Amino acid sequence: MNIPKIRNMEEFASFSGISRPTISRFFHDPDSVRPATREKLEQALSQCEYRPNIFAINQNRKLTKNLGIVVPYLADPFFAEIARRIENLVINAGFRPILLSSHGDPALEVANLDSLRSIKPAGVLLAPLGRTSDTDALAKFCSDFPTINFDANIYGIGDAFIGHDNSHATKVMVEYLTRSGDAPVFFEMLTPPNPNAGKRRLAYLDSMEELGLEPHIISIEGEGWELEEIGYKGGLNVLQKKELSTSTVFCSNDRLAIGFLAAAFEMGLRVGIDNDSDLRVAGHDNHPFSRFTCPTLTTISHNYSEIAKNSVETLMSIIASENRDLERKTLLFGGELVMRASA
Amino acid sequence: MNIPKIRNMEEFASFSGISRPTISRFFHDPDSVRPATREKLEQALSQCEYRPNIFAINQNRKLTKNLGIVVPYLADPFFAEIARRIENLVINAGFRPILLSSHGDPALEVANLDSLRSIKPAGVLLAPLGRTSDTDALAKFCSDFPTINFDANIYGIGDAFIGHDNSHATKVMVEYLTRSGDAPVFFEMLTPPNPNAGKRRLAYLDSMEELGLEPHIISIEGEGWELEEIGYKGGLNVLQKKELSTSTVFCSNDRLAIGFLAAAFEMGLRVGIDNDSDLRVAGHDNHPFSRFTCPTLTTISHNYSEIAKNSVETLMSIIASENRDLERKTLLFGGELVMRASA
DNA sequence: CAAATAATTTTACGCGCGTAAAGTTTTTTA
DNA sequence: TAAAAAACTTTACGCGCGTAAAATTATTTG
Repeated sequence: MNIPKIRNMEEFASFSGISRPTISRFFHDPDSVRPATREKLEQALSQCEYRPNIFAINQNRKLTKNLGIVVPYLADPFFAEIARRIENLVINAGFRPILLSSHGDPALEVANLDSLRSIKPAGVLLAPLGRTSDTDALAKFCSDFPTINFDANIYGIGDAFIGHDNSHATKVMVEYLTRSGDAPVFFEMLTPPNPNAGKRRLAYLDSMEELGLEPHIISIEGEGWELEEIGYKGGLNVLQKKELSTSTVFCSNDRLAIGFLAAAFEMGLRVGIDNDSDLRVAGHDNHPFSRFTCPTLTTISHNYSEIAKNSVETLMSIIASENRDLERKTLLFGGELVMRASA
Repeated sequence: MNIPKIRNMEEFASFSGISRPTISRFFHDPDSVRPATREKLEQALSQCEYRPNIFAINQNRKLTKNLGIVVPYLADPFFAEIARRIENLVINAGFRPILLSSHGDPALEVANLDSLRSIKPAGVLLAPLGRTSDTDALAKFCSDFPTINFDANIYGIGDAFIGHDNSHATKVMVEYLTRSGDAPVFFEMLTPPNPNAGKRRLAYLDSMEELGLEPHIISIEGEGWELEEIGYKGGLNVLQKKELSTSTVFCSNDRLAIGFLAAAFEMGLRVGIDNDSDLRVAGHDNHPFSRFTCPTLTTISHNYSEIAKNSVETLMSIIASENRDLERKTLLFGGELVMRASA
């Protein structure tokens, strides 16, 4: 091996025969140099291992290529999945994603934003904790950096909100369940960590009213992000006390539904859409594991790909235009009914 | 609001009345300045919002406070969970964790290491993909930075390996299953992405031999990290063809087991430890969701907390001692049998 | 309280690259 | 082919902080 050790841009300049400022431009945007020059540089690059020092690059530049992604709880496969998609899009757009999880902790959420602040991100994609978030701290951050609010809408936070149309999706599920059997009871947390739950609750009430049916909401106790556990305990309680007014349960999200299924199973109840079942259970989110529950979970999927795509694209256009004075726009994507065995 | 805008360390020096080099030392280690000076600076800090620029800090320093964490697949709750624990420990140790997921892709794994290279990490905690990893690229990285190899052991990679004692854990489970019912058939992937699978296979063979029993291994097809799907399809196949020689199945990991449970459920088979069940199914890992399967999954837990703690502590001691010439040590932690309803 | 020691200030240079300005060369246009 | 435009080179300074050395000041020790 005879590859030359190149320590900085200066050395790469003499190695490649191109001047340093031109090389600087090249790394910033390969199309900004003459094709012949570009080819020379790419040739030189393939013969050594030089890369510009990332700290030096960013230090003296107003806008970096760093892009922050903050999610409330990465151990939730739902967020892991959407983060994965966003990361890929961000990389393809030529930016460097920095993924941070708040682990359900409002203080860590603020700390994460502080941490991002220090790397001067060109923009940030923020899925906030929601109810427990320090709204003032978030707002302050958003006023300093282009920020897209996704997943959980906190009004006024960020330059745009991109998310799932909870109302529409809930309505679709209520209609499906009503059409195919008993009208659903709505199973939710009394104090959900995520504000989407509130929208789903309201949409359930609306949908039932439209159909001329009596709504029935069961709000269970529990705090935090251990949703399966909460759904399980709440489910056991509800089933033992026979609080269900019908044989159909529409859970506010898939993780609660997974817990509820476990409770029903433990009680010896058969869950399913077929005639000899005791109970139908549906969820909301199309959680990555909902295909493997017993029985498989009927649910409504987010439009993951469109949400990820539009979040990134919107942020990119704000960054490119350098105009942050536009009105905060809201983009909602409809979900899709995923019919499986549980309802 | 009358808080002064402080743009750099120079300005903070005149604001606080302390010289810049002393301030630099203070931020590097608050205990390295006189208590009176420290108090002055902390007082000044509370009156403005100054923070040293992170790029400038790191550019001209050999060792940063950055610490890389690389996991093979963050959408797997198992890795999300262990990453979460490690992140917390790293933060408490005064370092800045940078968590990267390889998303199951060997090229991305190398790219992640390259990415870390550019931020000059003080050290790295690496859970490699395993079989598909570009071992040469990993080895090269490890020779440049203090690295702890965890989860999947790739011999020679990193300054130490810290992980789960697969052999012991497998043996415990085999003995338990044999003691409480039929001897287990071992259900695994033919080409598992993670090298722990190989150890578990061998340990199963050993354990069965020790007990004087005939081993039976079923190796199913499938590539990649969609383990539930692979376990489900493989499980369906096995059950339809009635390939099981006994009524007890020991899956190589919980995610395969979750898929297997789904297959059994679909086939109308009762899984459980009680007498009127058709089948017993056990897993390995104590996956966060294994408590909520139907039935709940009997499995063996990793010692998550000890593995996380020792990984971080070992790395810290290597960073502190600046001595990387020690022999690569291996630390294994025993698992714990978690008895639930499935076996 | 003088001497020894520790901490701080002053001064100065370096890190690797961004970037602006002026001059030179190459390419495009008419 | 000359003129205009585009791309490049040279030169030079700046970013914010690390860090070394020498001089000064404060604290501890006997």
